[in-house]
Parts: sequence; structure tokens; C-alpha cells
Amino acid sequence: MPASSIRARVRAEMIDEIKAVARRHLSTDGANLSLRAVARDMGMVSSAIYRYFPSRDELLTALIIEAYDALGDAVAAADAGRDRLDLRGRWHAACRAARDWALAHPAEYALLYGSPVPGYAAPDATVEPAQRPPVTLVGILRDGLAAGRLDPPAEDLPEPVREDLAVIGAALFPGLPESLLARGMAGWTHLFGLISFELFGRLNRAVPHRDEYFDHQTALMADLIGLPA
Amino acid sequence: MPASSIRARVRAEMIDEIKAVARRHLSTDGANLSLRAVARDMGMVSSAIYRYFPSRDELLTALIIEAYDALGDAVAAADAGRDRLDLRGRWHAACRAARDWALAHPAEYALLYGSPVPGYAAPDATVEPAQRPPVTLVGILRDGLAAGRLDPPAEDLPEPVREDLAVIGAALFPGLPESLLARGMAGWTHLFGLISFELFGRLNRAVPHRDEYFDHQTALMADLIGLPA
DNA sequence: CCCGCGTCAAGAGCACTGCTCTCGAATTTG
DNA sequence: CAAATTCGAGAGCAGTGCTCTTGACGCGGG
Repeated sequence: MPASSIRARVRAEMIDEIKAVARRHLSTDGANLSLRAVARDMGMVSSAIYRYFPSRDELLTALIIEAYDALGDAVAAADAGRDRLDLRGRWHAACRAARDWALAHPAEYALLYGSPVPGYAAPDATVEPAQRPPVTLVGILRDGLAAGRLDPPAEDLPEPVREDLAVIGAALFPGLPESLLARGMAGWTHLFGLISFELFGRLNRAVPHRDEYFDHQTALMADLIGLPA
Repeated sequence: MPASSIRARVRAEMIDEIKAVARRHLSTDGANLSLRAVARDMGMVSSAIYRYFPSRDELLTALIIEAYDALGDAVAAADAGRDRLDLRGRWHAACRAARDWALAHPAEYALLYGSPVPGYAAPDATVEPAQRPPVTLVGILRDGLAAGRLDPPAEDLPEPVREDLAVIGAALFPGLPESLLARGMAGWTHLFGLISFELFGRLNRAVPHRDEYFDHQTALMADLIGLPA
């Protein structure tokens, strides 16, 4: 049925263009993007947008999912570009990729990891893409353990913590000791804080040498995890 | 001049009431608080608010500064409540105090540490209050070093990093080795990420035992810093 | 004491927002 | 070819921050 396909194709192109224009607005106006402004940029009237997105939040959700995917791809690609056994190299590459993506797309990063929009609840469709960056990071630990290059820390976790981490591990990293997973999550948590601090201007006048500071901070977390030099 | 003082006192009370009502709205409606709604709650018309605050952003700034102070006080009080030599106890108490405050005032925390409001630039008056929580945290390291209970890590920092940290240290923590300051900042960065993850719903279904997870994560950073058990 | 200055709240109004509904026009479908 | 679907435009609603004008009130100096 080529007839209906024409319409479908035009419609898909319209959706893509709306998202592209919205992304552009996002980078200048921040999270409060205006449907009317997007419509104006496309030579349309605001109500026409509603033919393609039922609400502004749905548009935001689409942008969020695409942003998660882009970030996840960037991190995964950087990790994949290193030798599987170069654990520290993979760690640094993945961390830097996340930071580079965030610096290149600050508004989208803020959309993902900034304060949640008051009325907006992230739909379930976003949780899988959101997991990809930390999964890539902890995957480095999994590989290191499997290759015998990384020893699980000799540490007894409090039982409730071990329990929670066991559930997470069973779903995403079967066989990974909980103590190692805990340190991987600490690394991910720290990485998020590090990028957010830089992006949200919290070390504006304090730290001029951003790149070096970032690398050293992530190296500290690699030490905590036990990644071999 | 008691006459003009009456006016001044009424005016100060009005300002306080506006801030109180705005804070209440903040906790329910998030960062996009409405001047008109605040005015309605006070039985006033929106334009009357402008007698006391020249713009919505100025009101936000006032709330931000008060929030920074409240958080800083909470952290400092928790730290001060422990024996000066119980470094790990102080660390945990300070971290927990920050988290407790954030959980009790999620909207204000988001205002401080969430994505920056697009048009809004934090005025200089906010930087000093913003420094107080991390200063309290790193102060624990300074005391530990002075008491001989904490050894600076034997580590050579990259020169640019050492340089930046030396400037920060000279202003706030004279005599503190840069390597230790770096770990203190890692701890602060991680703490911020940890609280944000919990508050912004990123470990909603994943980690049911929040308290224990939080304590264990901060303990990991205490390990990295080298705080003695 | 009381008049005038300064402060204050109110109201109207501007430009903007997300969103809904209706109405023609174009296009696809049977 | 006729019917059904899709689409864009426009008007309109309720809300926003903010400005300006108007009138009332309290205060201090003459």
C-alpha cells in the first residue's frame, strides 16, 4: 500500500523535524521549551503540533529517550574502542565519553539528570535507556573479574545492602559480587555528580583545568574500585 | 525614630510571610512557583508582591540563600555534635544530615542542586553559603590531619590539578595537602550524586533499603579518603 | 494639628504559555 | 467518483510574569 505509506512517510518526517526544532530550542531556552515557538519556527500554528504529539510532555519524553540513547551509545562506543583487558583505559574512556556528550549537549543532559519537572513523571519507556550508561560502566568490572584482573574487595556488606544489590545484579550482572557492584555504583554516582558540578557551574572559578581535574577524579574512583594500573 | 520603624517592621514581616508562603508553594509545585498564586494565598493582588521583591528571580534568590544556609547549618550542626577525633563518625553524621535535610526539603534541594533555571544566573551572594557544606566536610579531613589520625595519600597529582587545588586550599584550608583535598572533593561530589539519585527517583524500584545503602556508599568514600575506623 | 510626602494595594493591560474545539481543505480509501 | 480520514488554521480559555496608573492610607515636619 504505497498510498498510505506516502502519508506515513510525510508524517514521520514531520515528527522528526519537530523533534529537531525542539532540540534546537532546548539548547537555547533550557527545559521550558515552548510548543508555540517550535510551531512558529516550522511555519505552523501551535495547534497543528498536537496532530503529532498529544502534549508537550510527550514531546519531552521523546526527546528524553533519544537523549538517553545518544548518551548510552557514546559511552558504549568509547568503551568498545578499547582493548577488553585494558580495564582502566575503558573506565576512563567511558567516563570521558559521558562528560564529552554532556558538555556538547548541556540542555539535554540537564533534561536527563537535572531536577525533575514538577508535573512530569518519567514513563516506563525511559528506564531501559536510562540504565545503559551505568550498565556499560559496571560491565567493565564484570569483564575484569572474568579475566582475573580484578579482585572483589574482601568486605562484608550489611545484609540489607547485599540484598538490594543482589536483586540488581541478578537482573543485569549475574555472578558479579555485590561488593564490587557497590563500588561500581559509587563510581557511577560520583561520575554523575562530577559532570553535574561542572555543567551546573559549581566549579566555575574554582577549577580552571577541567579536563585534568576530571581525569584525576575518575582515577580516584578507579582506585576505589581496584582497577589495575 | 520609632515611627518609621513601625513601617519597617511591618515591611519586614511582609517579606518574611511572602517567603514563607513561597516556600510552601515551592514544596508542592516545584521550581516554577507562581507569584500570582503566592499573592492569592496572601489575599493580595499579584502586583503588590512587586513592592517587596522586584522580580520573581529575586524572590527565588532569597529562597536559595536561605536554603543554602539551612543546609549548611544542618551539616555543620551534625558535624559539631560528634567528638572532634571521631573522624568517621563526623563524616557519616555530616553526610546523613545533608541527606536528611534534602529528603525533608526536596524542592529546595532541587532548587540548589538541580538543573539551573534557564534565564537565571546565580548572583554572587549565593557562592559563600553554597560553599559551607563542602567546607564542613573537608574540615573533617583538616582536623584529622592535624590530630595525626589521617595520613595524606602518597600520590603525585598531575601538576594542573595540584595547581587548582592549591588555590582552593590556600583560600579555605591552608596547609591541607592537595591530594587529600582532592579526595575530599571526590567525597563531596559523590555525596551530591548520591542524594540527587535518591531524590530524583533514580533508584526508585532498585534500592528499597535507602538508609543502609546510603551509609554504605558514604563509608566507601570514607575508605577512599582514608578515615580510620 | 494637619498638610504633603512616601508607601502601599488594587486594577487594567500586554505578551506569552499549554491546550481544546471547530471548521474548511486536502488526501487517501473503498 | 464518493466517503472517510487526516491535516492546518483560527478562535478561545485559563493561566503566567510584569508594567503602569490610580486612589487610599500612615507618617513626619511645619
